[in-house]
Amino acid sequence: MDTTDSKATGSKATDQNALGGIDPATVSRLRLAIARIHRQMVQASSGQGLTFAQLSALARVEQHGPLRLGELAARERVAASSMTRTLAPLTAAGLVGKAPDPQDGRSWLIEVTAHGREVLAEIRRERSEMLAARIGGLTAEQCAALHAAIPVLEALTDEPE
Amino acid sequence: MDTTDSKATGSKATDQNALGGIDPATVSRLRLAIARIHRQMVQASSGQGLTFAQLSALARVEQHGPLRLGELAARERVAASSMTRTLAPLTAAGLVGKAPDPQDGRSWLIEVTAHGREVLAEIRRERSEMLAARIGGLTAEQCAALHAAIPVLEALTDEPE
DNA sequence: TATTGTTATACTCTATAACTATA
DNA sequence: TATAGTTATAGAGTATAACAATA
Repeated sequence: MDTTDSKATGSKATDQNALGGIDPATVSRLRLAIARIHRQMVQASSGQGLTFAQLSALARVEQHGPLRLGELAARERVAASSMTRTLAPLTAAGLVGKAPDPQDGRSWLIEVTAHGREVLAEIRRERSEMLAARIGGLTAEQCAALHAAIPVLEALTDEPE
Repeated sequence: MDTTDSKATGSKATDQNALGGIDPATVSRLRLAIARIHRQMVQASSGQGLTFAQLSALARVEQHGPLRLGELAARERVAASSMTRTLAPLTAAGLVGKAPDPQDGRSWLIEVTAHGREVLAEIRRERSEMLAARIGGLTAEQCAALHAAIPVLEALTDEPE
């Protein structure tokens, strides 16, 4: 019903805004909620083709065109070695291409393939059952609040630079 | 700037509400955002004492009083064997107590200790730097949207039963 | 027999450190 | 030398399967 939650946050609304943020206890709730949703998403989508790490990297490559492996790793906020591992099944499956960088013989340019785009589109259409089902159980107000927050959550993933 | 994001979601606002949910492409964005925030939270808090799994279990035990291990595992949506492993360091550190269940000799009752409560309180105060810092970089509007969505995100973690 | 919890084992994701090839 | 990427290894988190003790 109410999406504001009086228990832990309502009483702090003023000094929360004074700081331009959200009080620590509420941030903790957000942390826990994100961790738990993530765990359940991973469980719900295990064995459905791409893992989360692969999906995230593939979506990043699709969005930001050809990227060197190191750039991709930096944008995904993982070590280069992690990205090497994440990409291996994607290249093996033909979802991304790996071409030698003409400007630097040590480097590669990673780009999504046509097949990779198809797979991504399919995943976007079909692979959110668990989350979509739970969202379907929300009230219209809750749904609106969540919808409004999605771009904010995306902003939180961006570099603070 | 704008928290509504016209690109992928604005055009679908009506049929999204007709379904009582959010369109699949937007749900995908939410999935990816949660996964990426989670990854960055894990990185930012590695080596700070409790892991996320431990913190989540400890908070659950604090909130729901004495629980049998199986009940705790079910609420956390993990296998009992996973919970056994997660609890081991918590009991070793004296953050939770494990008493034989008087009603069932096979079972244990897990409860938070006074020390566990202290540690949780401290974590809630101090251990959200990365997330709090990024939230501090949001506009007031974004902050309000996020704040309103926190209870909704918590609702998404609850059992659909 | 069925259930509760534990142990053994395996897989994913990630990191650091050591290595190779190129700059 | 310094840098881009890879490989080796390790730790966290999770699962399934086999096992113990109890119901």
